[in-house]
Amino acid sequence: MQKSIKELGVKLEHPAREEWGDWAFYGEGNIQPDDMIERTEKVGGFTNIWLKNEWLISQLSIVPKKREKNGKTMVIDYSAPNIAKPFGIGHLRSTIIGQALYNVYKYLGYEVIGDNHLGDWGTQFGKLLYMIESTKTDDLSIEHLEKLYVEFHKRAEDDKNMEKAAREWFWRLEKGDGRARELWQKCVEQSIAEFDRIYELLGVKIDNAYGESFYEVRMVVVIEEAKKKQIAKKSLGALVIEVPGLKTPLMLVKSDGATTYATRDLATLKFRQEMWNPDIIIYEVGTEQAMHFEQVFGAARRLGYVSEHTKLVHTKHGLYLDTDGKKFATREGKSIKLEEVLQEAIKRAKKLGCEDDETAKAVGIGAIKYFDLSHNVQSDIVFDWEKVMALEGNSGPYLQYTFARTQSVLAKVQGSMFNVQSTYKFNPEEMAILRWIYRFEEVVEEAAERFAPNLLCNFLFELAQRYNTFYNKHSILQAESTSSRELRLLITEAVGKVLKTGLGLLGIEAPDRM
RNA sequence: GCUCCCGUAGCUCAAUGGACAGAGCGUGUCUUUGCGGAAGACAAAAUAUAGGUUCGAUUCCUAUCGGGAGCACCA
Repeated sequence: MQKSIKELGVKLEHPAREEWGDWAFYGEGNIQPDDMIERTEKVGGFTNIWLKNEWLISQLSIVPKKREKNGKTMVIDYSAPNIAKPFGIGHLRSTIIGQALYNVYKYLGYEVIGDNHLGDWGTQFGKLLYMIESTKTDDLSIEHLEKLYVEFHKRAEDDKNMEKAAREWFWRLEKGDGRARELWQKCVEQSIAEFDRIYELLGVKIDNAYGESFYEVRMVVVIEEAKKKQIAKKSLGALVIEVPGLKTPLMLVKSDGATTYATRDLATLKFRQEMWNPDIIIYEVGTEQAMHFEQVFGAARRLGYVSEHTKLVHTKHGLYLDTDGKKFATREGKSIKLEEVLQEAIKRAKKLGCEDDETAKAVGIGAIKYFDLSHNVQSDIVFDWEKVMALEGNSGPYLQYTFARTQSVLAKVQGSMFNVQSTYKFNPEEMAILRWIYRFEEVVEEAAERFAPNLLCNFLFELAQRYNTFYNKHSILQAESTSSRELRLLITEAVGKVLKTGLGLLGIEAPDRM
C-alpha cells in the first residue's frame, strides 16, 4: 500500500474536467486511499483520483512553502546591454526573463549569482572611436554615440576603408593606446549612468557586472591554453577552434590579431567555473546567438573549462517584432526608446486612478513585465504598445488588482486564524480554488526546469480568475454561516499570499491598494 | 544554397503523448458597482496541407507550402 502518490512512480496528469477528479493517470496501477486520497475510480483506461477535503484545506496554510538551501549553485547571465547603444527592447526581454529565472531558482533553494555581461568591448568601439576622432566631436552622450554608430554604417556601405579603420581603432584599444582608452572610458561611464536609470525604473538589481572588458587579461590565458593543447588551429590567417557537429568554427583570434566576443565568452565561462563551480549556468540571450553559444559551449568542453556535471543553458528568447512582423533594426536607428515606453506605461496607470506615483510605477511597469513574461520564452513577440500596456484581461494589473482585492477584504477582519472543519461542503467556486492553489509549488519547479516563467503566469492568471469568479458569486464577510466565512477568509488569505509570492518571483510588485 | 525556430479562433497568445484544444483583446447579449466593475456570466469562433508512428498526436517522424533567425574575423 502506498503512502503517497509520488511513490507509485507514474506520471500523473491533471484531468481537463472537474468531474474527472483531481488527478488521473492512464494505464494500470493500484492506488490506495490514504491521508491525501479520498477515493479512486477507473473510467475508460484512466484512473481518476479524488483528494481529501482535509488535505485540500491543509494546503491553504502551506503554500507558499518555505524552502531550505539545496546546496546547488546557479549562475545567470542576463540583461547585458551594449555600451554606447541605447538600452533597447531586446535587452528588456533578457533583463525581465533573466530576473524572473533568478528569483525562481533562489526560491527553490539555489545559491544564485547574477551577472550582467555588459557589452563594453569589441570592434563596435573601433567604429565609435573612429567616428569620434574623425568628426572631432566632444559630445559623448548616448544619443550622439548612437547617431555616430548609425552614421558609420551608412557611410561604410560606400566606403570599404571605414571597416578597416574601425578594426584598427579596436586593435589600438586592445593594445592599450592612451587616446583610445580615454575615449572608451568616457563612453562606458555615459552608458552606465543611462542603464542605471532604466534599472531603477524596472526595479532590477543585478549582483555583478563584470562586463566583457574584465576578461581582457584572461583572454590571453585562454588563447595560450588553446594553442598549447593544440585545440586552436590556424585558418585563413585567423585562429579558430573547431566544434564537433558545427561547420563554422569558433573565431578565437581574428587575422588582425584582435579578439572576438567568442574569445571573451570562453574566458568568461572559464572564470565562472573557477569562481563559483556552478551546477548550472544560464545565458538569457536571444535566439539569434544560438550558434555562438553552441560554439562557446563546445569549445569550452574541448578545453576542459566546464566540469562534467555543469549544465550549460542558452534560453534562446524570441525577438520583439514590430507590428509588421519584422525585426527592430537598431542599425537603421529604428529602435523604440525603452525609457519612453516605461514612462508612458506609468502615465497610463496614473490616469486610471492609481493613488500615488509609487503604485502607478508598480502597475505600469508590472504591465510591461507581465506582457513579456506571459509569452513563451522562445517565441517571437509582436510589440504592440496597446497590448504591452494592457491594464485588463490577462495582464499584470489584473493580478495586482486581484491581490489588492484580497487585501482589502482581509483588512476588514481582525485576527488571522481561520478554522475549517473537514466535513465542510464546498460550493463549486470554492472547490475550484482549492483544486488549483496547491499546485503552486510544482508549477514553480516546472518553470525553473523548463526556464519558462510563462507557466507561472498562466498559473497565477487562472488562480486570479477562479478567485474573481468566486468573489463575484459569494459574499465573504457576510457569508451564510460562520464556517463559510472562515473558509472564505482562509481562501482569500491563501490566494493573496500565492499571488504576492508568485508576482514577486516574476519581479512584479503587488501593492495592497491601487 | 545550408542550419535552426515557428505556423492554433478576426487579432495576440496558452497547452512538451492523454479524455470534449484553453485564455485575453475585439464582436453580441447580460450582471440592484453593497467585501474594490481594472470585475463577473453567456454566445459565435481555431490546430497551414498531405502522409506516418501510437490504444491515443497541437505535441514525435517525413514531405510540401508560408513566416522568422543565423551561416568565422559585428555583438
